[in-house]
Amino acid sequence: MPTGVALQDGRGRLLAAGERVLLRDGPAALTSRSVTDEADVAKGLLHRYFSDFDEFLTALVQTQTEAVEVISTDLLGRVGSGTVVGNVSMALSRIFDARGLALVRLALFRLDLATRLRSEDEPAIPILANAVAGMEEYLTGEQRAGRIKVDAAPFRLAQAVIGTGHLLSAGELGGLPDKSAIDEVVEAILVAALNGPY
Amino acid sequence: MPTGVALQDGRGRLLAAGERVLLRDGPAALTSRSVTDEADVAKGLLHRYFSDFDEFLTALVQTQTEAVEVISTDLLGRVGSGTVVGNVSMALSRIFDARGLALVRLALFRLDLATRLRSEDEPAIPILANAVAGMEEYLTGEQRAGRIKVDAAPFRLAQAVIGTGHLLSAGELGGLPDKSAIDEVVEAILVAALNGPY
Amino acid sequence: MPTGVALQDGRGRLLAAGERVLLRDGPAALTSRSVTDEADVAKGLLHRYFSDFDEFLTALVQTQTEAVEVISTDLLGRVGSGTVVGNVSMALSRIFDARGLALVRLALFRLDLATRLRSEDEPAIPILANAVAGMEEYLTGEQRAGRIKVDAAPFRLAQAVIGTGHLLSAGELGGLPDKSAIDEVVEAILVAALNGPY
Amino acid sequence: MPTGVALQDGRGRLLAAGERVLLRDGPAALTSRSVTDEADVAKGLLHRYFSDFDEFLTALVQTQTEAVEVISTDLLGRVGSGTVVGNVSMALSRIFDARGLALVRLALFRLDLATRLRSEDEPAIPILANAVAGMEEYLTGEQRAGRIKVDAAPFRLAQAVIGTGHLLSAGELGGLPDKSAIDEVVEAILVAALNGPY
DNA sequence: ACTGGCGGGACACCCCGTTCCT
DNA sequence: AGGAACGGGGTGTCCCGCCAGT
Repeated sequence: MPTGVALQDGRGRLLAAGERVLLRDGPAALTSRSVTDEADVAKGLLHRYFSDFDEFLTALVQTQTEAVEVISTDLLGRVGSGTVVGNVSMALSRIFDARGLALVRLALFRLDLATRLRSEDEPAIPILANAVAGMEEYLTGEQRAGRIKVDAAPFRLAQAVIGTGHLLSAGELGGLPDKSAIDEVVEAILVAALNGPY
Repeated sequence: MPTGVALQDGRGRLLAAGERVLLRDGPAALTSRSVTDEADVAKGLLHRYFSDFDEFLTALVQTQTEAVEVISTDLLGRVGSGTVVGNVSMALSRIFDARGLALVRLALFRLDLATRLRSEDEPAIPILANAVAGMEEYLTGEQRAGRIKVDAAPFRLAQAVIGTGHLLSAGELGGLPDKSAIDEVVEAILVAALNGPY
Repeated sequence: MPTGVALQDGRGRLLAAGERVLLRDGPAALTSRSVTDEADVAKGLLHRYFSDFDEFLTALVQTQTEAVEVISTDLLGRVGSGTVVGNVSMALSRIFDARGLALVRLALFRLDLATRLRSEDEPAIPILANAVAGMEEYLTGEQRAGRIKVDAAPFRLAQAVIGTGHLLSAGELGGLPDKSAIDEVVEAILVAALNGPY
Repeated sequence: MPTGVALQDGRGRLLAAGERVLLRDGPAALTSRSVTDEADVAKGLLHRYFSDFDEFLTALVQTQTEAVEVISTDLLGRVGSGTVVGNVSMALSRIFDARGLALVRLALFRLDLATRLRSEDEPAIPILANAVAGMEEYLTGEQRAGRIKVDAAPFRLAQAVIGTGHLLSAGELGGLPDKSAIDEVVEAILVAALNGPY
């Protein structure tokens, strides 16, 4: 039945519904109908906010890109506090949670979606590229703070940490890796670059 | 791309066609139609050699799994020779070439395919899990050979190396990373574990 | 935004808008949306004046039925004056003008609308049936006036004249037939029934 | 279940199914689905034979146009035999049977279909225009045969006869007109043009 | 009283995996 | 082996009727 009342943040409701479908039923179940059904809105509403279903998917991926930026900002704020391994490990857990992982998989499968996000930039996979950039920034910060050696290569370390974090999360089908596994592998990567027991 | 498999048999022709489609148009374009069209055979032929389209995809992934085993065997044969970084870097280049990368993406999107490959084992992503296993074996070999420290964790290092290698390859859409980038990041990961300048 | 001011004759505005759409874009383009858009009023307004969109269409057809009655009355008033052919020809031009023709087409496609107009009567196409009835009445009048032979069949002649008039108008898509064509065909039909050169 | 067997005259089966739907459920029920369901074929088959659903409708109208040509040929063959009124009346009954009438209504409602049928010709309603042409040809034949007066206007008579025939058939919603009604009206139209009691 | 957003249903068109007759 | 057909599903689009607001 029609409500007669304008929806509050229809765009957000649709994206949230898309996430729920993605998590519950997997990327193959992401259809325009399943999204509007899940959001409990009319079919046509999706096309009010998104010209295309692909544009919706792009926006969905974009939400994780933005989430990664938030995580990166948080991470940058922890420069000098806690331990480097702990900070990195925590960031990986947040980036590659079930939702993030699902969206990375979506981005990897639908490579063409990336071209909608970045118009003229260099090609890159949305979420992963941003995660690497944020991680590099943090490691550079730690380098300045003296907790990472000056001859270390933050960009390469960032690639290693993000790539490994992704693999760890994606490699386990039944669930996400436990914290100790992430800690161990992060430490293995960073140990040579650390200035002391951080 | 010569696979070494005779192209006379329909099965091989179909798999080769699948690879070409995957490389040219991406995993989303892999359909039974696009494969049979690319192979220039009738649609029904695919079902003569594979009970299912999913079985075809599984077989496609399996080809790379086998390739990874070959690479792993080669890598194991290089224990003690060359440099560790060079050996690992070379293996990564071979595993994550354009074809391998495309198949990993396919395996990541279609996680359910893994259940066709491994019957009762623990869940894992086919190609990546095998690559990690092979890499761990090699690193353990180097550890025994004394080129990697005894207190290093070969399994964690293998995860880091493979995960990073995958990210490096997948992150660049326009092409594969150059060798120096791989060398750098492998060195960054392994430097702490190396016994000397290998 | 609500204006707070009551529309003057919203019903009439909607019907007029419906006619314009019908003339400009044809019967297939007559939708509740196109009507309210054309009338520049809210979609809901139509529902205030008409319980149904079909009721709106019925009312639209009814306007022409009423127009036909006016034409028939005028025609009846011309019994004995002018020429029979001229009178009939003039009536046809008025009945099957662009608007009338469009409404006839609508009535022909939506035959079910007739059941809304006539409750218990015998089935008939609204506008055409009325036009035939009016024409029969006129011809009967002329028969009494002596300008049409006593052995002529006014009902059959009326059917012939109206049917032919409709065909002439409907057959030309680019525009209405010119007066001489109507005159010619009316004369061809009536010549045998005429008592002398009327 | 797929049959694997090529359909015999799939095009014809679809058109026949379209006619059945049109007759049974009316023009509004003519959808691509109802046609393929009625034909008991797959949905996609319609698009194998017709690029568009409108093209299907056009072809449907075309079938009646062709039927009219057959009737016209038959009619022309009857020049000089039987009676003119009987010949014309019979032709009208055949042209405006239930199926023909439904297709005329379709053509009147979807005027744009005509533009698919005739590319550069003068605008005209497909079936009716052809019927008039055929009728004119027949009446001209009778004129040459001496059964219609030399000063009669075959084209105008044809228009009158076809237009009236259409009205008679369309005017009765419950069923087609009986033969005597058609005879009467045809005689009323033609009586002045006949050379003697034909 | 009028507005306009929304629900729900249907439609055309398209594509996919699959079957099976020729 | 070839390829026509099948059934299911998905997208984008339209349309009608409803109704909470203003």
